[in-house]
Amino acid sequence: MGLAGRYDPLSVEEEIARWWSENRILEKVFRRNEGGPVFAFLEGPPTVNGYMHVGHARGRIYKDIVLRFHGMNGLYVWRRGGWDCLGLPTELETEKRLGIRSKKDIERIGMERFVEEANKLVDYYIDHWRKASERLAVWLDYDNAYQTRHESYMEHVWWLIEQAYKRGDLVESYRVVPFCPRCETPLSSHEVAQGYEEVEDPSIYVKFRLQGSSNQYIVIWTTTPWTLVANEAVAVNPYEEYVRVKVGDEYWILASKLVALVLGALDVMNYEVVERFKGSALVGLRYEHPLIEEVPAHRGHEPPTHTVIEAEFVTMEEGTGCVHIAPAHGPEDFEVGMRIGLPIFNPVASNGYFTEDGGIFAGGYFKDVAERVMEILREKGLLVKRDVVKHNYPHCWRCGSPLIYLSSRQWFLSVKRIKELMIEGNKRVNWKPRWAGESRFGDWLANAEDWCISRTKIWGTPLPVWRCERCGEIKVVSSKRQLEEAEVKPDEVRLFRPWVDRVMFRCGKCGGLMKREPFVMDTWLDSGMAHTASIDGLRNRDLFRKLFPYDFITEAIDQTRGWFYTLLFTSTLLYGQPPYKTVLNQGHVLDAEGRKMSKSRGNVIWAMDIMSKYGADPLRFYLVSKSAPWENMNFVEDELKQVIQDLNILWNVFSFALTYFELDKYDPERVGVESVKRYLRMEDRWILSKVNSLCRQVTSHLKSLDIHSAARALKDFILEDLSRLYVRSVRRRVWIEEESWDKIAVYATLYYVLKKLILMLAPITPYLAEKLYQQLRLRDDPESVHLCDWPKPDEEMIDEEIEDCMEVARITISEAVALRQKHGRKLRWPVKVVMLVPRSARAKKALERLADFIKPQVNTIDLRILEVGEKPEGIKIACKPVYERLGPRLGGRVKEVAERLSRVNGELVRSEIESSGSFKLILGDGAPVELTEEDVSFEEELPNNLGKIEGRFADIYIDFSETRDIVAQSLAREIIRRIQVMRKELDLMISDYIEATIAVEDEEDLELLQEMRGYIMEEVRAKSINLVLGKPEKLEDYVKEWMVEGKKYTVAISRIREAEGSR
RNA sequence: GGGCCCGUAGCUCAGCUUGGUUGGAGCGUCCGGCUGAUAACCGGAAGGUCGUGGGUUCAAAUCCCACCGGGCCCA
Repeated sequence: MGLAGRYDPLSVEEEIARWWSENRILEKVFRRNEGGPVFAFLEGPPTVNGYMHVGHARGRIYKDIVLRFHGMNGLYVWRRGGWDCLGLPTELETEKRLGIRSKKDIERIGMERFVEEANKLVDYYIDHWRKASERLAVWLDYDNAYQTRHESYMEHVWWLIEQAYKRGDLVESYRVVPFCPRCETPLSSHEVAQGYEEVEDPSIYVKFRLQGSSNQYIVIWTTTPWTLVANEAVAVNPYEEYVRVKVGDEYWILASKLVALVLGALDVMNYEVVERFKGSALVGLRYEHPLIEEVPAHRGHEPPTHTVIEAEFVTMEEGTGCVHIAPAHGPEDFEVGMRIGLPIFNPVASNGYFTEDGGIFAGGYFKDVAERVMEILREKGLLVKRDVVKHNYPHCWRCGSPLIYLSSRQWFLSVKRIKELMIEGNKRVNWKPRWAGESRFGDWLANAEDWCISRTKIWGTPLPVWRCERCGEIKVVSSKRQLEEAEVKPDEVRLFRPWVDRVMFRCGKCGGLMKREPFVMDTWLDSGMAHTASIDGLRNRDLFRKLFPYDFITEAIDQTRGWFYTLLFTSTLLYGQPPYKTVLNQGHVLDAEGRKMSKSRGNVIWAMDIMSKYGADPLRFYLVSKSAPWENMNFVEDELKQVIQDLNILWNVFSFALTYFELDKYDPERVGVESVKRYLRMEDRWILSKVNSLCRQVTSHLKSLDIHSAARALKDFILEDLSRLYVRSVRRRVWIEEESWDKIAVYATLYYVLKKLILMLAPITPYLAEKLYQQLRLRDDPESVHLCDWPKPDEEMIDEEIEDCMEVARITISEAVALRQKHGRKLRWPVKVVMLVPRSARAKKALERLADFIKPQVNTIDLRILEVGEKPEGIKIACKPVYERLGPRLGGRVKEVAERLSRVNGELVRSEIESSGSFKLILGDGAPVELTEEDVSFEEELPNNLGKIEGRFADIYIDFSETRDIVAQSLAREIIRRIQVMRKELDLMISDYIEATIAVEDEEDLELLQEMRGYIMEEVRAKSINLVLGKPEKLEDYVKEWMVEGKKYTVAISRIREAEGSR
């Protein structure tokens, strides 16, 4: 290894990845602390469909950081990977690949072939995810990763169903559920929730004619005209006021509160309210179904169909207050229909096409039927108004089709028994951030409903329910073995469809044949069983007892309703308690403009693309430092360049340290920071204190999952403290050639700081940390940084007072430098004296303690720290009258006062006023004038050579007078600087010696430089310097002309062959 | 429509828990400086209705209320 050139993440990562694999580091890390106390992590399995984008990467990085941290802290980390393999997404992509459009196509191709293809697809994506995860250095155990498609895993889901059945939590029922007509399957509420989109739909007002009347109507409103085919009633709110209004020759009934709004929308200008009554008065009114001729089935529907009924859910917020009820097409409609005894008339199949029941609409797709319905109503004169409305409507989260609500027979997991248990259990979970668990998740649990788990699909865990064809007896199966014992079974028994469908049992009750219910299950049940299934928990009871409940899980915030919920649900059902102790919620990664990343928008940023461009470490550091884990963040690719720059500074610091360690053969084994304690300067003690404070902070941030704070603290330390202040200030100390304890103190300090720092970086930037660690590794150190223990803060080294003092010094230095600049004095030119007037005793103490540190940094020959409130010599306090006050009082004589004051020492006036309350003057005309504090103002008068700036901790005065000595030193430094540049241009080694000739234009410069010759020689490692006036005769190899302050200097240098006396 | 979160410089973010000197940093722009870890670094300039409007208070970016905009979740 070695540290050459600039930080190049790609080559570092390649080298380190190879080294890890050659030395089997992962295995060693995985087996660390085995047998000791456990940190149990449960992997939320990525859906292996599609590639890893930077949002996925973010989540995986958090997992990795937390696990590495606990591993370094002595825990045995349970870090099994996992893949979510089943479900709709894969099923859909498989269909696409096989060119399947309908169920018939599947029959043609054969379900076996379908499953084979789905498996191949899953293999392909798992391969991608594993590679991307490894490249990211997310160290989960992928060799043993669980897969929801493994039969041993699926058996756990079956076991759950069996348990639910035994406890009465498995319910079969007719319900109105949302269907995706494209996927031909019902969706669960959490699937529905993911698919709300704002769309435009028809918004129609329809009048239903009351029976036995020719001009009396009740007006309803709907956005789904096709559901009118299944209309069975109109609901009103019994407690609200309704009106009968006269519109032309007709009488319409609608809600009182909505009259103006509705009739306005209907462009009805003239109407008259002729009657008002409570909604309850309408109940029982019969109306004529508007499609009675087109849908003959309605003729057979007996009362209470086609009547006005009451329902409290009717609101006065939209529509007409008279709500069209189609029990088969709305959950609320269904409930009210069941209560009142309406038929659940459903003329629509799960693919969205109307059945024979639909009369003339039979065979039509629901969307087309909507159009025809509106057309027919218009012809009949019943369509009052057709408009368009923008609203949120649920769509299939996968294929994007608008959902339709249909009544059908489904299987549910009842929430009734476990709801309270879940709510109670949730209170014991540590949610990060807190609101995610308390408010969000808490609200969700409070409103939890029965979970529809059946799906009419193929690529899922089959519902393990068999039903007797003859007597209806139910049998729930929970293992493969039971299948193998079945009376009827295929040659090959597999848990998947279609094999499982061929398994049949003999009914124990009646001897009939039991066939499987043809459903598969909601894929959320699969991952929701991970707490047990991921470790094959039914067979590994000890392991289960050790891990459950898990210490830590983390996923994106949308899983509040997804995995976080399904885990809690199944765990509470089975074990009566939550399966996790701490949940970290992640925000989403949005694109640079803050928009959601989606394939359709084409703005998805793939993790692999970023890693191969910028490297995994920069991506890791970027993602975790930019924002708090639970906050959304915009991914801006350019910002990665900055991260690389920041990490490059760390690289530079190492490269600096290592260069000098090597030059001086510094041996950290022999000389540690303990043995140079006596030689530590203030800045050494400061950085030692700082790195330990940092350690304290980073440790606590990582413990509390404030990962962003940890990363930012590390970054600030590297940039602000280590690079900008410490390294910059110790450079001169390490240039000293001879052995000195002062220099060794720097090395020992640097070694200590870098080592500690790099351990803290290990979880965040694992590649870079490893690379740098190898440069510092001692003989007895662990072979990898990832096998090291997490550093503990050395409390004895933490000295908050020094940290405070340095803060004072740091700010004062930068203020002084600013003052120099204001006066146009380059930092390279020394100034005569810098005077600091502290604002407080504390500041004074700080400045005094750090005087030796401050002095070279402000480049002054003399540094003086004065008393608080003291004025530097030569500064006069001028006293002036306050004209606004004295003018009115003294009139023209104020001029004389001003003149007199200008001649006295202002300091005298001030002390006089302070002691006696006023300063008295006798004017020329003998009139006494008494001046109080408000009558005068004081001003400092600085001599020309002085500059001043009012600083935060001290006022700073700089004497800019140029002495001959200063000019000489300045000139020398200008020349030195030029020679250094030339050395560098010649690519000389730091240890190389040179000889030089310097030609100057005038005699004075020659003299000055002659005086500084020794100093220059030392600084540029010259064995000889030849100073000449005018044109030199002979020149060395490399010649350059320089302009300094308007004068020309010719400098020539050459390397002396044998670099003698290496350091 | 409801719940939760967010809104601070052109961009990305601190600061808000516990109200109190002139509200900070990085990036970008311009000017100057420094430099044997230097594609680094330092200083200065420009750039802020702290989303808007109220309220509490001697004092509000910070606490309270309403509204606006964005995100997530629910309907």
